Amino acid sequence: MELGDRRPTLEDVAQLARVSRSTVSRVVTGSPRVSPHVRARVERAAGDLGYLPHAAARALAGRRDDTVAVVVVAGEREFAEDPYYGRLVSGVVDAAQEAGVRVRIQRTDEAYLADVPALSGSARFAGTVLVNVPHQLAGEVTFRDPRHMVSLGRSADPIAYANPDNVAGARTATTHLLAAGRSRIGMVAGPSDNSCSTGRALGYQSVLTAAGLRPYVVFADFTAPGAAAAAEGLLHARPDLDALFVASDLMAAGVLQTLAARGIRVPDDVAVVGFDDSVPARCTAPALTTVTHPVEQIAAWATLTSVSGAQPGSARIFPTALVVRGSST
Amino acid sequence: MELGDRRPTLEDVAQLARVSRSTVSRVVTGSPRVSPHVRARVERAAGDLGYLPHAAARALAGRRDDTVAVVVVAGEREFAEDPYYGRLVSGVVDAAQEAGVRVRIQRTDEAYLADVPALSGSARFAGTVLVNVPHQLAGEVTFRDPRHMVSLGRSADPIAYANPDNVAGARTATTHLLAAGRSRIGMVAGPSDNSCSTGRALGYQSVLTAAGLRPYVVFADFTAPGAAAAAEGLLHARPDLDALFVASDLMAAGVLQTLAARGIRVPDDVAVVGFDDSVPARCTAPALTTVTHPVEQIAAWATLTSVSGAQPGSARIFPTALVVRGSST
DNA sequence: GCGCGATATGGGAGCGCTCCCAGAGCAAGA
DNA sequence: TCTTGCTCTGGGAGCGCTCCCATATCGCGC
Repeated sequence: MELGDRRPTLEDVAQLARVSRSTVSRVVTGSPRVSPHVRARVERAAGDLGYLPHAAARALAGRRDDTVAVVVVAGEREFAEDPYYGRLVSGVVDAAQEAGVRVRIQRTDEAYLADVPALSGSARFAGTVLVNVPHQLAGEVTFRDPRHMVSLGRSADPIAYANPDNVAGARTATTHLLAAGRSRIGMVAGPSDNSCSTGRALGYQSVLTAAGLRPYVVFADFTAPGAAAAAEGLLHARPDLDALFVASDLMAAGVLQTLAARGIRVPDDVAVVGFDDSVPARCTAPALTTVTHPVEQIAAWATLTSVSGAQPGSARIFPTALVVRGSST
Repeated sequence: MELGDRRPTLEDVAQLARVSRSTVSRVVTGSPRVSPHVRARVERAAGDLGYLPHAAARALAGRRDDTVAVVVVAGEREFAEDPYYGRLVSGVVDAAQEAGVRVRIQRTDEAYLADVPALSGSARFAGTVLVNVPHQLAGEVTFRDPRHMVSLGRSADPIAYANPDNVAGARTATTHLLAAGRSRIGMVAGPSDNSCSTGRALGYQSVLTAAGLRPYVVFADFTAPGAAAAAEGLLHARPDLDALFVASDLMAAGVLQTLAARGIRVPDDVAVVGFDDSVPARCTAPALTTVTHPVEQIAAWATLTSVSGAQPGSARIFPTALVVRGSST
């Protein structure tokens, strides 16, 4: 058994166990068509040699890849700072582990989305999870069967997508503000081309309209400073607001800073409700009332579904719930 | 050119461009030994066919992999919630993009660290970044040349590592509290087996000791609730504390909650300084004084260094700086 | 005791690429 | 004109595996 510093291969294990390469392959892939006696011998030999299958060779010979690709469209700073992405990555990584696949992650700015296929190594991934990939550009990253792609954050027509129930969550949040006696309720939304953001705006608007009140939405960019500036503008245009619904907790943290800087008390003068139930919601003073949704679970579902194959165009909507804290009561 | 729904291969491009496979290979890998005329023809054919190189075949034939593996030892919840990991992932992902390599991410609990090699697909990675991998276990994940591994968060003897200057950062923070007139300064540290945590505790202790004061450290687990509980215990043992240095901002947010619940005013009764300068530091009220360090840059350095190869055992220490906000003044 | 199907094992082909070496083509010097 | 020395191109081998088919082996019923 002359290995040099070469890693052991199937062939080496086969030689040591005195069986053929094929038999070793059957053992390591868990095929049942091996006699227990031979199986044990092979397992022993593999263990002794410290054999580990070569992923690239498998992918090549088996015409498949055991990797889930995650493509996130977001700014560098946004990706680094918004707790949403940390939770998302965590959900994907853990689901993949469970499913026995590896995770490859890529972030890109919208302008460079077309480069993604070339950059991603172009393997035939077991699954692909698209995050915030704009509808019209989803085709550009279709480097695989659409059945094995799932979109998050924006719906991308021909492929499956998953989202929290943004509309219902926003309705609950807005209804809660109404029930707390607020009637001049503004909203700081996220980007207008993101379906999470628009869904939340829609829910908010529908409740206000049904109550005979006038909705007032400003759009920001899912960052705290962006939201702070947007809130500034909103407050300037409508100084009489008594409540603010904000499309993410990170943004809400920015809004709270604007309010504090203006000496506006929360919740006394203005009540604030966020969305996400992420870490910032629990750090602010007062703590944020927010809409909770299972980011990690959504990410896990997307991961597993992309691997097992989804009905293209199907959608999975996850429930939301209101968490009432000090910022609205 | 009969392709079926097969993806185009080098051979297909070669046929269309009327050259050999080798020549196409030279063109796509950017070898200079191709005449401009042929190069142009091949590039055109590749473009027409939408050719993308097959990563697995490359890795197999070229006996190398263009992937950086990231192994994070952290609890599921910790990984999802601590903004540190989001920034870390962001830094790695962007550096890898720049270096033209892909990123594979894995998280594991300490108990399962031994499974990592089997789970990671066992390729010969271009580089490996180990995060919080305990010293004595680093060997277990050595599925590649130690020259191509970089450790973060804990030093792992035979391989290179990078860290913020935890000792200096903690010294600065503690000195700042002293200068602000505080003298009964406690510390809530992270886990005692994490070199970031111990470095911070060391810096704190050295300053207090030099000033003739008695240090008081409790260890927690880098989570907000853990820190809140630890602070509770600390306050119980030393009710006269007038300042608290906390080893991370996320933990400091938990500590602030404990203080608020006990009716202790910040900074009037107790000043608080955190570490990391992450999102929670900017969300609390008052905002946290904290020690800033370039997490994304450290992660990027680790990524690039793991790929290019490091001196095993070498260490790179990144500077820290104090950011003074309301929680300490 | 012979044939039959079922089960276990071996070996060839080939996945798409890179590496290496051989050969073709060309310019310039003897 | 014939070499010498280059640059450019082609083709074979082989990376480590999976798939498929051929063959060996066994047990069982008649």
